[in-house]
Amino acid sequence: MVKTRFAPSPTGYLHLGNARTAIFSYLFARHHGGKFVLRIEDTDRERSKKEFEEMLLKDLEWLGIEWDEFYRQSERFDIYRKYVDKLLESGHAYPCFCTPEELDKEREEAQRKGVAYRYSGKCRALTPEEAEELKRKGKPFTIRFRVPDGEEIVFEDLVKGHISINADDFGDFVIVRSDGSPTYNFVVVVDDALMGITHVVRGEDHIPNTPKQILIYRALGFEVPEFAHLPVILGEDRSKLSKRHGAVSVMNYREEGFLPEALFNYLCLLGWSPPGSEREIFSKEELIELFDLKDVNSAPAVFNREKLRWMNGVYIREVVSLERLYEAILPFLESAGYDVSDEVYVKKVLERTRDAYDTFSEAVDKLRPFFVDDIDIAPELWSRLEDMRSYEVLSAFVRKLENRSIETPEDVKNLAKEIQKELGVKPKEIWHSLRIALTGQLEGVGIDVLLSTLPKEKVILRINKVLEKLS
RNA sequence: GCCCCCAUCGUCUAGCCUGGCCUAGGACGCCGGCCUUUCACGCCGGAAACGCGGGUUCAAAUCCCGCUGGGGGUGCCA
Repeated sequence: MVKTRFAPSPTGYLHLGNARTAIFSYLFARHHGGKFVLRIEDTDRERSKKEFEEMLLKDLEWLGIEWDEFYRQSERFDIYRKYVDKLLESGHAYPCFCTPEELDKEREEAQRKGVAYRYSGKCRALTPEEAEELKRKGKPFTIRFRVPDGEEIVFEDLVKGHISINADDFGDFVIVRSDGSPTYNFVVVVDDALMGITHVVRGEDHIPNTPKQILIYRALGFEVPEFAHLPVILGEDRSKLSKRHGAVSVMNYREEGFLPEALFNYLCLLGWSPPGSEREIFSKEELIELFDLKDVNSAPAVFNREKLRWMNGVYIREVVSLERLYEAILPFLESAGYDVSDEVYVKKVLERTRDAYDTFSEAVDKLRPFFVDDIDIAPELWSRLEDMRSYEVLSAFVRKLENRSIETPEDVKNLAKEIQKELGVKPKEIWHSLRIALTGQLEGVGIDVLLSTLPKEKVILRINKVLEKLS
């Protein structure tokens, strides 16, 4: 059975690149009817934070990625210890007493000579007795994995294809720090093996780690899994997407009012496209059905916020149900201070204005006239009202409104038509007068929609207020 | 520096494996038009790409080599 995992370290918010990795890993498992594991990689005590872990979980849930098993590496140190001992016993690992300063020197030396840095292997030759002696003296030490000389390590990556790296390029690496905590390259192997991970799906920044891990799999007698290294996501300037590119965490998009369905869909299309189809809008179920790692592009992709925006708009106006839209947008309207107690009214507004915005924070802006009665009219818009025959138009409107019921946008259009005929004004004068009087803006939602949805008393009140000032 | 990976419109991509159907298709964005008595939505049209140089072949976006460019890695981070 296929089993994949997503293994973030809780050192920051869920990044878009990691989110896409999680999605692809999840999709691949589900596509094959397999299991998906979430594992928190918190072996680095310094940088791991509980609050980041909580955010990670929240964002994953929000995106609709559900996991079958959950682990935290900090709770598994005993297990790792056991496997370290195994490697020590079999001679695949040895204690190293070199200090960070000595190692820095070696690195500088290599840099100067223009060769790839690798640990000198100074402590390799230590006899067990010498090592014991140093330990007794309280000298701090790390444990290193013994890398076989000159070995060419090859693997077939599911995305990148054939990859070959020589062991001489890296040399003996640390698997246990001097504080006794195990390092990433070691625990990842123990965990993936013990958890039965069949396909390791992760970012391509892990390619250089893969040969090291393969060596550990072998030393421990574990079966080596399949690997799939996904290209990274780039910012507009083609460098790896990072904080300096602005909004790059899932949280940013959640807070700005994007739908998780849309973000999920967009992220899938970054580096993947369904074979033989030009469609772009897919539900999660369809993606599970269609997704395969072999269709993932091996070149890095640039994140395009504008396209995500467009897709979110498509979801808002065409894909999600009114019920879903209501549920998702409500917190935004509430925190803007709008009165949303009348559910029927709110839904009526939403139903009629779905084509007016692409995100919820934009919706808060565009929908203000439906919820807030204080209309601020800027001086330059006042002069526009004065330039037009606004007074005549608006008073005619109020007069007609008084003994008539307005239910639909059509009703408003008919009313406007009558006034146009009676007063002989230009259509634009009518609409612009109404727009400024009712919203204080020059653009926004359709005035026919606003006027037919807003309670009549409020319309009359707003217009009268303007008429007073105009006279 | 050294190691690894990658290369089609500004961006995401189809086509590449299995050369001819490619006058290179779709999408975002951009430009123009239509619809519209307002604002949007929608619809129609347009500009826009095979990085460069060598091969192989009757034929190359597709196969091979080199160059250039981009990305990643080079930790007692993950």
